[in-house]
This record gives sequence, C-alpha cells and structure tokens, in this order.
Amino acid sequence: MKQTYSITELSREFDATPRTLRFYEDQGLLNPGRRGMTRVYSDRDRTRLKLALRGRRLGLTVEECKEIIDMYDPSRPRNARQLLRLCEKIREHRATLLEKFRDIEATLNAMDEVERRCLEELLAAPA
Amino acid sequence: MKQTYSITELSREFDATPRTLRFYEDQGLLNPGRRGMTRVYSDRDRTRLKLALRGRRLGLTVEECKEIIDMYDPSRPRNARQLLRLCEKIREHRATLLEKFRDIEATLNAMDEVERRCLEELLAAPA
DNA sequence: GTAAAAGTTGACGTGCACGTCAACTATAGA
DNA sequence: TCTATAGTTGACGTGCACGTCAACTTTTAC
Repeated sequence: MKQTYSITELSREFDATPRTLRFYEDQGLLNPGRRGMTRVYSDRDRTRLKLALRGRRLGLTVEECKEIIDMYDPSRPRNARQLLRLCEKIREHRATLLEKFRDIEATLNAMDEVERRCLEELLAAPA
Repeated sequence: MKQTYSITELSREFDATPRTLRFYEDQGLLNPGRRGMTRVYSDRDRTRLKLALRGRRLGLTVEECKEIIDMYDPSRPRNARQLLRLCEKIREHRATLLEKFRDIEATLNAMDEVERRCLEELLAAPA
C-alpha cells in the first residue's frame, strides 16, 4: 500500500481518465494535496475513488456516491443522534441494493432460460 | 394478463412517464399498435418495457437494453450460427452481471462493517 | 541546460435520457 | 352537444458525466 499517487497513476489503476479525477475533485469527492501545482493523492483518496467508481458501475450518480462515501467515512466523529441516522441510512441503502440484487437475479434467470432454449434448438437443428 | 394497454396505464404500472414510453418507441424498443392516433401497447411491449426498465436500473443504456432484449426475443427465428453467437453473448453478458453482483456484494459487506462499528459506538457512548 | 513528458486551469462540446412546454386532436361521459 | 380527459406530434430545454481542445507551467531524464 503506497502512500501517495499521481493523477495518471491512479487513473490508470482504476481505468479512469485524469479528467474524471479532476471532475470528482470539483464535486468534492476527492481532496488531493498539492506539491507545487501538482495533485498528490493519498490512500484515502484512492479508497474514495474506488468506492465512487464502484457506485457508478451500479448506476448511482456521483452526488449519491459522495453522500454515501462521506456518510460511511470512519474518520468522521459522530454523536448518538448522527449514529442512529447513519444506521437508518444503511437500512435504506441496503434495501435499494437488494432491489438491484433481485434485478440481477431475475436477469440471470432469464438468461439461463434463453440459453437452455438456445441449446435445445442447436440440438434439434444442427448445422 | 390483459391483452392491450394505454400509454398512461403502462407508464403508471411501472412508474415511468408517457414521455419515457414514447422515447423508447423512438429508440425502437417498443412497437405499439394504433387505434386511430392512439397508441395501443401489447403484452409483448409490456414485457419489453419491464426488461428495459430493469436494465436501466442496473445502469445499462437504452441502446444496450434494446440490443439485449432484441437478441433474447424468443419470437426471432435463428440459424445455428446465430444461435452460437447468442450463446456467446449470453456468456459475456453473464460475466458483466456477475461483476455487478460482486460490486453489490462488496458494498453490502462494507455496509455491514460500518453498521457494526456504528452499533459499537452507540453502546460505548449512549446519549 | 534543454527537450520530452506530465501536469495545470479554463472553457466549450457532447451523448444520453428524458422533462417541459405548446398547439392541436380524439374520445368518452353528462 | 358540450366539455373534460386523454392522447398526439414537434421542438426546445436540462442535468449529468465526462470528452476535448487550447494555452500554459512544471518536472524529470539525459
């Protein structure tokens, strides 16, 4: 686990572009330090980027990713009220994820069915 | 299972807007018949809409949804070559779905961890 | 020291998935 | 028959997530 990363280093590791990292910084998702003018990304930035890209793959907006990542950030101190609210949010978030889970399940099942019919047809009418 | 649906009927059932259904028609995803000027949606349209919205929730583009839905359409006759190609596409598609699956799994695990810490903190420092 | 490579800040462009009028038409119920 | 209700076709607008220059500065390698 390295300590710092350049912009191209990080963007290559996660198959993103520098533009995307700068955009995420504009949106407040990343907070790289500077050495002169050059951005220096920390392991925290790396983790947040990784989580953000994961969220994007699942169809979340960048804003939603930020909210969730901020909320889950372990370095954030919280009082009891905030902790309860976080638990509530986790329940909500879990529910939407489970919905996506079911969507994927349904799609996989449909695909299995199509594949089955496909193989049947191939056996029935070979080339 | 009804035979036909009006545009508002279908859009309400799936929590979409009429605009969305017309847009999907423009994109070639839906093919409603007409009674006069009025669109009449069939069960086939209903199924395709359902699949499309499911795909959208998973982050696919409308174009991708259309391609997949068209490919899987059971009413399409196919020769052996096309059947083999379909099997190939199914494998690919399954792979990307499994990736999303893992993304969700990873996120759920992260959430469990956060929740655990959250409950711990609540016990340690009650209001 | 100098050339190449990497980085920077604007600023405008783009593709997607609709939203949102406007202006009009068709249809069903009182 | 009149009127509300639902539907139609444009056409333009919008929010998001970057892509794509341009013009410039910095850093690294030799």
